[in-house]
This record gives sequence, C-alpha cells and structure tokens, in this order.
Amino acid sequence: MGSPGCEHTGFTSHSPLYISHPHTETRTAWLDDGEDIKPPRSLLGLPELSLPGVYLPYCDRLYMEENPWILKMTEAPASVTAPPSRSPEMNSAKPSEVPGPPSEMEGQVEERCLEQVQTMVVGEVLKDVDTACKLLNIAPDPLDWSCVHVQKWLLWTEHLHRLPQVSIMFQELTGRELCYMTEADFRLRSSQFGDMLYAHLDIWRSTAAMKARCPKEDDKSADDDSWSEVISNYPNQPIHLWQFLRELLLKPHNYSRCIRWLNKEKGIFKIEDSAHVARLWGIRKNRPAMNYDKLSRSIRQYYKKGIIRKPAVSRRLVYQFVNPVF
DNA sequence: AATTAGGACCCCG
DNA sequence: CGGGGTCCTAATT
Repeated sequence: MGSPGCEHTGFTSHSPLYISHPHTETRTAWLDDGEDIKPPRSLLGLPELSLPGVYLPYCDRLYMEENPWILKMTEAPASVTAPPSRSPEMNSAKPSEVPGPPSEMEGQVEERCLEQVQTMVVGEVLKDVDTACKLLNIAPDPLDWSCVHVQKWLLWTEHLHRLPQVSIMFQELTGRELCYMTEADFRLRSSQFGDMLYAHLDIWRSTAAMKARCPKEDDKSADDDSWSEVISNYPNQPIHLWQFLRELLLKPHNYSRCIRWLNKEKGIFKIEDSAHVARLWGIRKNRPAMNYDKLSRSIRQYYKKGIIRKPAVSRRLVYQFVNPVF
C-alpha cells in the first residue's frame, strides 16, 4: 500500500549535475549512469577547489534540490542546464537560445554567477565532508587516518558512488601513505576506479587544507544543528547501534529517505530503506557484510535492555526508543 | 519475499 | 563480561 520512499524529490541520489558556459562545458556523471563520463583531466589533479565547471563526486544530493541559483543561472546568458533525467525534449529543442559572442557585461555576470556557484559548492563539500566524518567517526584530514579509517573512507566512497569493492586493493595503508600516492599508484591498484578515488581523496585533502586555513568558517546554517550536537568524540569510541540510528534520525536532511521519525516526541521511527540503513551501519562499523537481518537482530537485543521496543501497535520496520530524550 | 522474534555461538575490546 | 555479528528456525505479514 505504501509508496516506497523515493518519490518526494524526484531525483535520485546520483543524478548528474550539469553546468555549462561558453568556454567551459563540464558535465559530471555518476558511474552507474551507464556511460562513464569523467571530468577533464585538468580537474582531477587540482590541489584547490577552484574550478568553473565543478566535479562533485560525493555531493550526492548536491543541488538537485531545486536550488535558487539554478534558476538564477538559467536567466543569465551562460546557461545552466539541469536536465531532470533523460527527457529527450529538453536538450536540443531551442535553436534561438544559442547565444552570440558574450559581451563584457555578460562576462561579468557570468563570473559572479560562477563565484556564487563556487562558494555554494565549497560550502556543500565542507558539509558533506563533515557529515561523512561524523558518520564514519574519522578525522577530516586524510593525513590523520589510520588503516582502519582509510578502509572506512573507501567503503564510504564506494557506497556513495556505487563502486564495486576496490577497498581490498588499498589494505594496510594509512592515510598518510595514501596521500603520498600518485594518481598512477592509484590506477595501479584499480585500473578502473583509481583515478576516481584519487580525485575524491584530493577533494578531502583540499577541504582539510581549507579548514586549516580558515578554521572559523563554520556555516551558521540553522537547519544543521549538527555541529555541537551529538557525535561525542572523535577517537575510535565504539558507537552503539541505537546511537547510530539516532544520529541518522537527527539528520533528516541527509537520511530521511532511509530512516525518519514518525513521532519524534514519542521516539517512534520508521526505517524506510532497510538495506540502506544496514549498509550505512556496516560502513560505520567496518562490516561490509552487514545487512538488515543482522542489524534487526541487534535491535531486538535492545528489547530486553529497554532501549528500543516495538511500539504499541506493531508495524513493519517501525521501532520506538523507550526513553525518547530528544 | 520481507520482516519479526529469539536461540545459539563466536569474536573482540 | 557486554555489545554485537553471524547463522538459523519458525512464525507472521
């Protein structure tokens, strides 16, 4: 009876982001889009996040969420196209729109727009790195990673981009060692995805560098009450399943598609996508074989401990925190 | 076919 | 020892 979760937004977590302008035309696409389109080489090796067309490997939900700037950019001479998916009508239709040579003013407008985009992109990247850090319980700077952290990050990246398991090829490597590897080294370990992983790592390093440079740049954003909240301590404090679930629940922006409150006051929540939640838990615990069967077994252990129970009216995939202190 | 409930056993910090 | 992970059986939805 229920419609499965994916509908509300209309985009999938891996819709491509399109940005184009007269001089640069960049399209990013996710690997499982079928054709494997990669960002221009020049973008991959960049030490900084400064680019006109932006490759955003792990900003999954990035700006698919009807963002204002997309509209702005559409009005500007430089056109931004954000095809919702594969709708054939969208692309080729309008010959009248082909712009002449850009005037100077148009160039300025364009630059400003690009600046805006960059700023927002950087913000999003920072946010996503932050989220990943908290979920994985790893430091933002790859240089600080242990072998375990490296594996977590790899699992995470694989998960986010639906890569096959390449993490096995990077075992026994610390973050520092990883950072010293060249792109060629990466490709040696995975001929198909090495460069991609290299690019992702590069973004993390850039982000860490940026954070180091301007450490006060915390987004004020009100919707993310995540900064102080939660997540206790960095060191490898083992996290409990119920804590992890609570973390996900407290980040509806990122995870409401797989787990959400039915009644926050009473602590009642529903797992919308059991497989996804299990995967996240597996990544967090470095247990690639985790699945909902096992996760739910662990939840059931909480019954007799009085941490989680089934609500009065039992429904599938619905649980309740016994002491909802939120 | 998925989910639920719990028993059993094992591993690890 | 506690908290899970893994595997399994049986019942329920």
